[in-house]
Amino acid sequence: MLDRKFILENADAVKLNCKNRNVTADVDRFIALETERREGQRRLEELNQEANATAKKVGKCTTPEERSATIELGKKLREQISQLASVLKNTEVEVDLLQRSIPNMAHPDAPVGDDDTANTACGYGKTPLPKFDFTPLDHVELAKGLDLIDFEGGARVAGAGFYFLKNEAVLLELALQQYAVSFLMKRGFIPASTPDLAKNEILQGTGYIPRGNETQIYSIENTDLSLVATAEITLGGLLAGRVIDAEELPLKFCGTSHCFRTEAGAAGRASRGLYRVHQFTKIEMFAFTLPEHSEAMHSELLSMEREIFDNLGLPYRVVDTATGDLGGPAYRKFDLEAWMPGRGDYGEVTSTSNCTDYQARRLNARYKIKDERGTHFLHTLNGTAIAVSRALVAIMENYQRADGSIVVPEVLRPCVGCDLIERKK
RNA sequence: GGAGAGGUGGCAGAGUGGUCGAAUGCGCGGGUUUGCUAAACCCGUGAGCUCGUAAGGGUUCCGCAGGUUCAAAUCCUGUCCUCUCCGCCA
Repeated sequence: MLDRKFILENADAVKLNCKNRNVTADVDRFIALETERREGQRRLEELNQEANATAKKVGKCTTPEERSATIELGKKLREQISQLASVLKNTEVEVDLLQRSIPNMAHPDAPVGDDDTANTACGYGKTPLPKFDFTPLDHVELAKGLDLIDFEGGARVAGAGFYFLKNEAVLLELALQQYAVSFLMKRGFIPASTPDLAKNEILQGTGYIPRGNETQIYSIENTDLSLVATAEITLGGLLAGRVIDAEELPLKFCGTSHCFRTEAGAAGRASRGLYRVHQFTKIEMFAFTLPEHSEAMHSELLSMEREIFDNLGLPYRVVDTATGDLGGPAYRKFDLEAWMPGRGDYGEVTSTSNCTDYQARRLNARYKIKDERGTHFLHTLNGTAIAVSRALVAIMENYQRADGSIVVPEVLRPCVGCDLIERKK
């Protein structure tokens, strides 16, 4: 969330930003309530001061009359305090809700527009688009021929949107993870295998809404736990409520987790096969930085993604996400969209966001500079290294051959153990 | 899952109703002393919000959330976490 004082002092910019981001947030009501809350808070502190002074006096009273009169005064003050405090608490709850509904400010260079049609392509990968002298199949058909994915089995066991990977697809999944983790480890990222469940307060801190009609999140009945939608949640939560030394920054993690998404309201969108599923495995990058370093870190995360997909030999374009498509926490966001011959279009395979201090403020993740007073909010960034399901779509479709076999990308061969996935005789 | 013990400042560790934002030690910062370093000694040293140009003041915070009381680190309830022992288990 944004800093309250910042919103009060920059009301017009905040309102314009809401409009650009296509977010409805009642900034005016926030300002009115927050002003009221501050006033009330001040009065409460005055009353507290009086009550504290009164309580201290009791011990020093010399006569019983003086003593009981002082106690009476203390009682009255406490009554006033509890009355005011309960009013203030209600205001606080509403102010907090409004504050959370206001999105992060957007990078001045982010394209302005209402939705993803305003996104702009700002780069392409090294691999050229494949040229087929046959009609390419999509990954669902390819998988069928090679017995790589069992969608029917997944549906029987867990419902539509679940699947079994089989045979070489399992090796590909392992190889992709192995490749991404060792790639990032060599570049200073700390590998972490993270919990697949997290407390709802952590979900909220990272900007996810655990319950409600529109939620993307599966929650566990009778607990305050949810299945994570990404390791961004667990890695961001790692520093929630903590203060770390500035010398330790930047902190770069690559976390592996399973990701669970209800995909509520996503029916009808491009969602065939593995593209939009309820569960997948993902290697996620996450960084904590000083404010002045977050833009450079954002470039670094993007270049990690580009290198990985270049090394996998997959054609892609880089998309600069428009303000209306940024979501709540991102200051700026770049997506990699890989070419997917089966649908004859690009499809999102990674996404990297600079959330500046927006996420950290919610999480209360701070840093401290040695020998300086006070603390400051960290900047947080995240980026997909490999989302296995979507990477599989791109690999299968780009590396297919006329006979329905699939060439294994060179960098994955050591781990997969073969060059070609072909129909069993 | 059962039985105990405990969660206090950067760390260790006192504190069982008012004089406690909290002893003491370590660490850290500054200073005195001093060929240099060390030692010794002295001073300082948590965070949030808020008022103030500042100096400084107010307020909140002793895992978290409630409760009792004029007054809570201290008493009560719930909850989370950690440790030890037992049971179960990959």
